[in-house]
This record gives sequence, C-alpha cells and structure tokens, in this order.
Amino acid sequence: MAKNRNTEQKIFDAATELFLEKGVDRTSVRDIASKAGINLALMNYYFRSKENLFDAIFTNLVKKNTKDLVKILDSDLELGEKIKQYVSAYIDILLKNPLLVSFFMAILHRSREKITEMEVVSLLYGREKFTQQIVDEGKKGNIRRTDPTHFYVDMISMITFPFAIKPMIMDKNELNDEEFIAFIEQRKEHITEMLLKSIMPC
Amino acid sequence: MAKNRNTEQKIFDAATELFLEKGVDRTSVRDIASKAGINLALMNYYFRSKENLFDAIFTNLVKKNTKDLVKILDSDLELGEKIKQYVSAYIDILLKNPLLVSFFMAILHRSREKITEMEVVSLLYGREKFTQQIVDEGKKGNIRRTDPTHFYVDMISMITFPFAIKPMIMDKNELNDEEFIAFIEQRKEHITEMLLKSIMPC
DNA sequence: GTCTATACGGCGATAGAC
DNA sequence: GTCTATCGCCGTATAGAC
Repeated sequence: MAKNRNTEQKIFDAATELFLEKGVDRTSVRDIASKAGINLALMNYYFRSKENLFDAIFTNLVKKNTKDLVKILDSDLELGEKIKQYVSAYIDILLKNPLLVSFFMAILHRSREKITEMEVVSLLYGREKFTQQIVDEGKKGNIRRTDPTHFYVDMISMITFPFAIKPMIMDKNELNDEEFIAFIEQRKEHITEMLLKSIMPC
Repeated sequence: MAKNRNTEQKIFDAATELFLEKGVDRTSVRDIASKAGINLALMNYYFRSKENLFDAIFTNLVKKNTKDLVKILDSDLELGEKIKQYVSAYIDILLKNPLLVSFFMAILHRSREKITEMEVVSLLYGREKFTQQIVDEGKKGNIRRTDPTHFYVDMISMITFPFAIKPMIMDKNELNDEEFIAFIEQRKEHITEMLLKSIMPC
C-alpha cells in the first residue's frame, strides 16, 4: 500500500503553522495531531520523530523562500540594480511571513552545529557571484574597494533584524501592525540608499 | 532564619549558564538542580517556578549589560564620537557573551506581549536623547536630515545580527572562533564608518 | 533552610491490535 | 494505515524528617 500523501500533508501543514506561530518547543505533537485531525501515533508513523518533522519543514521553508533571492544574486544585473531588487524581494518575503525570521533565529539557537551541515545553508547564504561582482567593480574603480563579506552581512542584517525585534520596534515607536508594515516598506529604499552610498566613489 | 544567599545564587548561576547554552525550553529543572548541586525541591523553594527563575535571569542580564550602553547614549558626547563609542562598547559586550543575542531573540519569539510590558525593554531600546541629537544636528545642517528611527535600527541591526548568525558566517567564510572574533573586531570600525558616511552632508 | 520521597498531569515516542 | 494503550521523562507541588 502506498502511504497516504494526504494524511502526511495534513500533518506537515498543521505542524508548519504551529511551529511558526508558537515556536517548535512550545508546540506539542498532540497539538499537531489534533490540528491535523489525526491520531497521535500517525505523526510518528510518517515522520520518525518531532525533530524529523521539524527538519523537513525547515528545509522546505528555506527552499521555497530563497529560490527567488538566489536567482537575483546570480543574475547579470548591474550591481546597483541587483542590490535594489534583492533588498526589495527579501523584504517582501519577510513581510508575507514575518515569523520566518524568529523561526530561523530559534533554529540557530537550537542546534548550532547541525545547521551548518544542512545543504540548505548554502541557499540561505550563497553569494559567490555577488561577491565576485563587488570585487571586480572595486578593481575597475566603479565603486570603492569594498570587503564583500562585511557588505553582505550589513545588507542581510539591515533587512532581517528589524523583523526579529518587531515587538520592540512597535512598542517603542507606538506602531500598530499596519504602521509597522509601512515602516518596513520605507526601509526598502532606505537600506538600498545606505548600501549604495557606502560603496560610492568620491 | 535568613535565606541562604549562597544556595539561591548557585541555582541562579547554574540556570543562567544552561539557559544561555541550551535555551530555556531545552533546559530541565532537574538539569539545573543537578548542575547547582542541590535538590530539586530547593529550586522550587527559592523560585516558585521555572518561568519565575527565567524572568529573574532575563531581567538581570539586561540590566547588567545595558547600563554602560545607556550611559553612552545619554551622554553629552559629540554625535560622531558617541556613535563610535556605542558601537564599540556594544560589540564588546556581545563578544564577551555571544549567546546573549540568540537568547534575546528566543525570548522575543517566546512571549511577544510579555516582553513589551517589562520595564526592562526601555533599557534595551531607550534612546530619547540620542534621537533628539540626530534631529537637532540635522536642523543645524551639521549632518544630513536623518530619520532617527531608521538610523537607530540600522545601527543595532549591523551590530547585533552577525552574532545571531554566527554559525553561518563561520561556516561560509571558513572561520574558526578566533577568526570570527577578528572579523567582529573589524566591524567596529566598519559599522561606524558606514553610519557616519550615511549622515555626512555633501 | 535543606533534604528525601512521592504524586500529578502533560510530554515525545512506541508496541501491538485491527 | 490507523488506532488504543502504555512507557519513561518532564515541570510542578507538597508532606514531613532533620
């Protein structure tokens, strides 16, 4: 008998939703089973353990969300335009699912060694062509000579971190959800400008 | 009879270490008792619950580590010098305890509402005088007119986020621990330069 | 104040019946 | 494939000896 893809998918979807919403550790397998409308034991039949299920969900989320970003970094776009598009696309992804960031942070905290073993990290942090482009443009004198590692870290920090501290930003600046989104939308242009200004010659 | 401060402290220290190391949810009270060399029941005698113990530890960590930072932001230093000192002092704190960042991220993910109620957040994200200073300097024309909120978010993002993704940075750039520290030390000057360049007139 | 002993319900995981 | 029943560990709590 073939496994019932439908049941497996129901478990997967319920777990994804709960993990993102409440965090992995605060989600019980009984919660997942209940939300999926199936029995507790079935969750262990399809995925050997909660940790296994978690790995599958994490890998899936990363693959789904980094595809477009990698495409931009690997493209032949002119550097300034590439940065602009990357910042905008990255922020759009996080706006669609603001909990992704906290989720990833939790994973890094959860299993420091494991994370680097997963092939998936290359997707999250792959930027060979982009690096080369920054070095090349520096040599040509089109931009200031710039350390590509620091530049890349700056970029993803300014894009990502505000989502991780969303509650603090909202509280301190007295923003509601709608205003937080507007604030983040402003950051697209702000971050791009910040990055471009740092590499401008003169 | 006065409570034995020594036992309470032993529990507090053991729990602090374990929470930072393994995360709150993955640390059991039996682990804490064992590491502190005391009985399980004592842990409940001094702190009513694990959550209570956690709150005490979290508050303590924030207070201890933000004191110097707040002092710098509230000082009468010239803006450029203030930024330089803040970046450097902040990074030094995180270098001394790199797990602080992941810990704070986990807390934000853990209890979104609770965090903003704690007086402690004001310490983590208090910068009224600094904000005013940026606005004033902008009006005087000493710097470009700059949105202080975006500026502050940029600053703490570039300082903090690299610690949160430390395993990824080390893996991708093939750094050992010592080299990671060197990378972060470089960032003191890099971030300061980045920030100052963004507010320079011209 | 410190300890042993014990109990409760909830958890992740699994053996075995259907 | 799906279920029930059960296991051992967890956080929490308490009673009672020293």
